[in-house]
Amino acid sequence: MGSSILIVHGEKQLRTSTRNLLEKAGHDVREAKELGQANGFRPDLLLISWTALSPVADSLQRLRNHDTTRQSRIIVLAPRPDLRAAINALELGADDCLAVPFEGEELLVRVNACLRRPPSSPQADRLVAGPIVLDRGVHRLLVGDNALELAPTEFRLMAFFLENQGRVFSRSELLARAWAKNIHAGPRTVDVHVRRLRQQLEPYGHDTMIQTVRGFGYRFSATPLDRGRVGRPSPVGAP
Amino acid sequence: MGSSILIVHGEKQLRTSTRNLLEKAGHDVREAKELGQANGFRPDLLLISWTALSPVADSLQRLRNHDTTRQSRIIVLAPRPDLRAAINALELGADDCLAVPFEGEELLVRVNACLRRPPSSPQADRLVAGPIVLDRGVHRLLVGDNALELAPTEFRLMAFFLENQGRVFSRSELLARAWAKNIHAGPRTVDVHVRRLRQQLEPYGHDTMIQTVRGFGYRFSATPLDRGRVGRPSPVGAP
DNA sequence: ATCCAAGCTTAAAGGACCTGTAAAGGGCCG
DNA sequence: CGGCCCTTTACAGGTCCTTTAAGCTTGGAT
Repeated sequence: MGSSILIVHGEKQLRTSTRNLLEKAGHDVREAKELGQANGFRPDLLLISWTALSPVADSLQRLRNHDTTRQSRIIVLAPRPDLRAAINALELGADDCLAVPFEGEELLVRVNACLRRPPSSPQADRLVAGPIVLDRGVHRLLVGDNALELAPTEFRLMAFFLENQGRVFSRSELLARAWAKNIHAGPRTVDVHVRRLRQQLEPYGHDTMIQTVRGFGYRFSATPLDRGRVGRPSPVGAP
Repeated sequence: MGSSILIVHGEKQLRTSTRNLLEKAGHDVREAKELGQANGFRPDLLLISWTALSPVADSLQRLRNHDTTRQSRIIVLAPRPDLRAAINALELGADDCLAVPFEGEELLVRVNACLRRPPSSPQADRLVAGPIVLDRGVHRLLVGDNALELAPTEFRLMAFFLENQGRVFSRSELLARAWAKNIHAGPRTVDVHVRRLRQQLEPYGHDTMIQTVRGFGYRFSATPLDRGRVGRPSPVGAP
């Protein structure tokens, strides 16, 4: 019983010879010159050239998060001089690596060994900020031991904040980056969603993590500077 | 956090140098000159020389069946001339192989990659989630003492949910992974089958295990967090 | 102290999404 | 060939989410 395999490599010759080999072994094979031409194909195994992964860590991360490749095993192909680097890709989440050129037999054996294993479990992809954790896999916000369900927009906004902690964003910037695309909403919309988030964090005392920066926008910070102003030269004359 | 590793190799020098390397990486390492000196040690990983496995198929089979090594990953070590044979060991159930002599870095990377994977498990025939059990052998869903017969698609969907408890899946992902291949159905189809499952679980009060995540898809969870949404802005105003 | 600008809160309209029902299409077995 | 069951599609009804708008509160400056 064959598996589905996607080959991503720049050289046509290598692609087709590899393809022939794998098809003879009963697999369903497709080729692509570059990543991103897969069109919804969900390969059980991804054979990808070292050069198609740059930067490596980022690319692997993206493959692990993408819908169609989350469950794929990944074998990295690299010429011998680069093999050392390819080996390091194992550290970053690849399942195996192979030196090019390779012998047909070794390819088949490694491919089969890889396919025999259960697909690499998606390492928990969670965003953390002190006591609160956004688990994208289960789509929940954990505050201590409590789990909150967030509406779609609330969820995206929270994820954006957690990915960009400490920085201030204007309302229009938030609308551009945390909202679904092709949505044109007024700036007040942000206020409402920020409020919803604060409201849900309030019972746990974490609503102060989303901070208003008057005249600029909002900032998320896990270490809520204590109430009152900061870094502002205050008139010494007190009432 | 280290893992337990057993090195089986005839040469003392190779054993100790390898041991030092792995201990420096924080693992709990033991050595043996031959297989069968392990004395109840249950290694997470077995580093074993090619020559200690003869005949190969038999030895691997025995390791997979033996109590102390059933859960161990296995990496086969072989001098380059024998590497071809060692590669074939992958076909017979080893997890990886490595040429001797090796560079320390490659050893560590492969060991870690191997350990990161879940141990090869004789996949269970029964999937359990709290009070409900899907028995693939008899093709039935057991809820408490009652047995339900599920239609094919219902059965696959239920099995998929039980194999991936807690995570949210979009409709397209469910169609891709829980439906028979080469089936192209609309996303609404998933809704109906989810309903069928819920309907059959309802008499037992377990229909809440399949949870809707609005805008994203569905999730199966045996612990159906307390009713509905939490902390949603509710009219606090006077009656 | 007072005023203006900016942010906060609430309510309600509108729409997107999910549910449940019904009926058509297809395969399998008698 | 006919009936039955499973699967899929279609649609009405209802629920929940998003956005807008309006009044209220707060912060900062005159």
